[in-house]
Amino acid sequence: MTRYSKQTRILVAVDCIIFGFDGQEMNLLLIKRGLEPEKGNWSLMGGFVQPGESFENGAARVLKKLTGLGDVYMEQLFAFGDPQRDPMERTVSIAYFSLIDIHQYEKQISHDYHAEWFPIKKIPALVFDHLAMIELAKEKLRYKAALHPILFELLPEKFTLPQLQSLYEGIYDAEMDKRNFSRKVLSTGLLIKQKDKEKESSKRGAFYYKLDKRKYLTKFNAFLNFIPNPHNLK
Amino acid sequence: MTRYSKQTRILVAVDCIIFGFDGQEMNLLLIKRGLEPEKGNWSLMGGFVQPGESFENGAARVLKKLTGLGDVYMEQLFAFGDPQRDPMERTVSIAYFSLIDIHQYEKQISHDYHAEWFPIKKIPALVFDHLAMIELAKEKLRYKAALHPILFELLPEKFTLPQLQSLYEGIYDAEMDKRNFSRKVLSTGLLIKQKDKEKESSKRGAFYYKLDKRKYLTKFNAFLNFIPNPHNLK
DNA sequence: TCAAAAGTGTTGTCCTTACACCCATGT
DNA sequence: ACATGGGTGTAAGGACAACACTTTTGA
Repeated sequence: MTRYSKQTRILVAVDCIIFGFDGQEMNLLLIKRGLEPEKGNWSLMGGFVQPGESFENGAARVLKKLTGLGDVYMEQLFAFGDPQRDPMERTVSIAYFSLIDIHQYEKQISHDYHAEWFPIKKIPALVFDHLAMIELAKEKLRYKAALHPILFELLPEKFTLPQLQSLYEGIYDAEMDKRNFSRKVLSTGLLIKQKDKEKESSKRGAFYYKLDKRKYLTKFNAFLNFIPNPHNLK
Repeated sequence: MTRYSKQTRILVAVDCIIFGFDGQEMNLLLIKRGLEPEKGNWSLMGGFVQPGESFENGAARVLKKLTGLGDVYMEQLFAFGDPQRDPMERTVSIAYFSLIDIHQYEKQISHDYHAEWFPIKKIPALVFDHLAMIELAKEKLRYKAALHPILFELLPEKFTLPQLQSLYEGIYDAEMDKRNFSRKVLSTGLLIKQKDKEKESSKRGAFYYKLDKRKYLTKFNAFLNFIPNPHNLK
């Protein structure tokens, strides 16, 4: 076979927006860019798509290189193609966002890239259009989490209802009624109450829950209405 | 400035999934592919992204070339990047879907590409991964139309409630109660009743409505719950 | 014993659903 | 006059929001 002669070929990269929840607030994992231009400035982790490599594989490779994690939630966010987005040479970027359990990460942190977690309310200046990528990712996460049980991807295997609630409250910048909140999340049938309690953050202790993974998979695409109190949204 | 040497550059294309509603059912506009491989087979309209051209501009250019229409609803669907998706040479495709008023189109149809409308239930064999693109577009349309008043983009300026209802019924393959349906869509405040009636499709005639464009824009991103009767979904 | 967070139930309101009849008109 | 599709109201049930007190236990 011949090729499509006369057409211009373009560099294709993937960039990863990596969310992690530390129990208090949502964070993003950023690195110091390792090559010119803008070498040393804060950046999303990314890499060029290799010959024979799909976008998904490229994004997973990049994520694994930085976090050591495989098998995490990852979703294509958007393809950014502005001709001027990289001043060195036109590069299109397929942005992916992933949700990881920040505690899993800590065990395997890679210092090679000078990676750091930044609270999403305090993101530093970033290279190219990476801030726009992050804004879009935040928006999509809010959108999706309102309808699907996606935020469980950010939590460890065992978590408490107050932890879950503070995660939702952080994402929607809202205060929610804990009675209504627990009734609603429990009514989904997705949670399995454990016998033990988390005793660090309160004297009485809060019961742990685990996600029912089978129900999670089957119900994921149902619209579940996960925002208990939209009137409190700021 | 230098370039990123040593990295592989890839062909980048846009493909357009063009939806049109003819009053009866949803259709897609397909063309006969004009170049090898698979020349002459049914295909989505597409084209290579040109130097200096953004994805949005590329998709709009392709859409305009085929339909003569500019200023129509268009949204990035997904970036398809499987290394094998085009057997001739690796080509990534940024797929866009658009919703057009099929009547606007008819006035300006271009025969150059042997374009034809196909009911979405009777899509022929297509080149490459174009069927997968269409399936994803249908899914996204159903998803989005449940929450946002997006389907108005498919209708002419003046339309009737029965027309609107049959559009929703077609998309969701469901039967809806016309009393509940009209109450719900009218309660959004998005529709302005006209004084004249559409008399073609019934003896009594049905009142025309127009979209309140200002409210449409302001309410577009609110979750409006546009599926009146989810229990009837098949 | 006190402070701090966890846990739990009830009521009113609103939204959603189910459902049936009359109207206008062309043939 | 009748057949066809357009248009409307009501009642019952379910979901959601508002709201306050008791429990546990570490300090």
